[in-house]
Amino acid sequence: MNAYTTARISLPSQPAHPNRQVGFGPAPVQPLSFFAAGSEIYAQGEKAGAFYQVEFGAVRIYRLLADGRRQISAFHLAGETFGFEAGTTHHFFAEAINTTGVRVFRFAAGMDLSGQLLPLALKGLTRAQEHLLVLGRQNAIERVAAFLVDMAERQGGLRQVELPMSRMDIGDYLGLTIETVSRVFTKLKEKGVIRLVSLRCVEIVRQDVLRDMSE
Amino acid sequence: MNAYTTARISLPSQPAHPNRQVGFGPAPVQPLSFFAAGSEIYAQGEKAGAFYQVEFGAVRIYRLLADGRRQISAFHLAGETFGFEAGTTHHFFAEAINTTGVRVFRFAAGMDLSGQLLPLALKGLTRAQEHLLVLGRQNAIERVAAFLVDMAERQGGLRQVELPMSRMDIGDYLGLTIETVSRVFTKLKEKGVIRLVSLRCVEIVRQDVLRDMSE
DNA sequence: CGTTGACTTGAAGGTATTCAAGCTTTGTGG
DNA sequence: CCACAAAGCTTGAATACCTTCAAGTCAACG
Repeated sequence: MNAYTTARISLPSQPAHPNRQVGFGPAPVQPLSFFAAGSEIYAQGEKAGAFYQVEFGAVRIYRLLADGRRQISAFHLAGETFGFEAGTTHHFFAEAINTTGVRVFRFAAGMDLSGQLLPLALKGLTRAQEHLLVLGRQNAIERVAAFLVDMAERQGGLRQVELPMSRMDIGDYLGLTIETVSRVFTKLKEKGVIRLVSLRCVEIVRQDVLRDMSE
Repeated sequence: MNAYTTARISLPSQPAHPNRQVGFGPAPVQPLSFFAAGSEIYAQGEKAGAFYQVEFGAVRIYRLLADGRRQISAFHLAGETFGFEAGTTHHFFAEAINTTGVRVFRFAAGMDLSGQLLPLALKGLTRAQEHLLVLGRQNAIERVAAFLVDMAERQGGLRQVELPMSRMDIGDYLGLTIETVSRVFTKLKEKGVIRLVSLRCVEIVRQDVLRDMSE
């Protein structure tokens, strides 16, 4: 409650994103909620009762160990849906990475959305299990390569890939330290596989090589 | 003494069984299928059209890299359900670890099981995401401890825990080598936290300590 | 009783982490 | 618009942890 209200910032209009999927079911489009960079969308232990669609911006889903170690299990970009990794309570945290607009679909009592949620849940499950392979069996270069290939695909396969998240986020997603992530970026740059347009923007110069590296 | 040690039995693949009115949902109980140790239940790329419930034995779900590295994403024990990590085709392999009995629930055309499958899919998703934390952020001791705690819980929290799988399987599940798994077992034994009743059976002597180690 | 496969143990080596310093970008106030 | 501070990123050196390679042990089975 508090988190939601403090997190919301006022922005004028609703930008229509190209990746945006059109309506869930026959229901009217939900109002757009805004979250400032770093603000919480939901917390571990909180009661679940909705799912979420990113309109613009980006979201990280993560979990913490007692000593503060963090594992990001997923990033969600514009057009993607999240928040159903929960029975009755959330097992994870969800935070806006940047200023982010989200449509919140609350479950009404007696509402059966299982037919619509199942494919999303299965997709998420497959994604998570594929990520297990990366974390369990791939080295630092392969992890970063896989990450870049994935991000590129999700952004339409363009040469220029936007990375909305920090190196710290990338590290916590790939099970690496920021230093290692940084070193791998440098190495890929030196090999001519990528070019760092800016800190948060990568140009994939040799997509074929990157793909080979990612497995 | 247990079913696990008597690994190499040949059993008919599908003994004819009359349908009975017990078990999963209102539908008649499916016939039991038997799988020998190491045999394939389904393969990556295969068309999906069923889900599975373990009656006895154990199953591993895994994926391979081109060079043969393997990541086991889940083990399934008696009573557990698997096989829905798939849209239309399977993205993973499923194999019987030991002689295993499985009930196969095939989807008929027009059948809507989403209401029943969704909770299972969500549970699997949560499990997978929790395992991401283990692989991404925990060291060898923590991983093995978490694994043992999990196995113990799934077997009713008894002191004696059966490990139906080999060290190799455990390693491929935890993202470690068999040598490391073995060394951690030895270390836990020396610390008096566990006792190796046999290769495939562990007694948890200090559950509290093991729990602390697992995070 | 010897063979086989699975597991354990030891030593050497490699990869990622840790710690530390320097650099770049971003944001803020004058 | 500049100066400065703060945060984020990069780079280097030393260390730790896990892996690799190799040998040795144990248990099951014919």
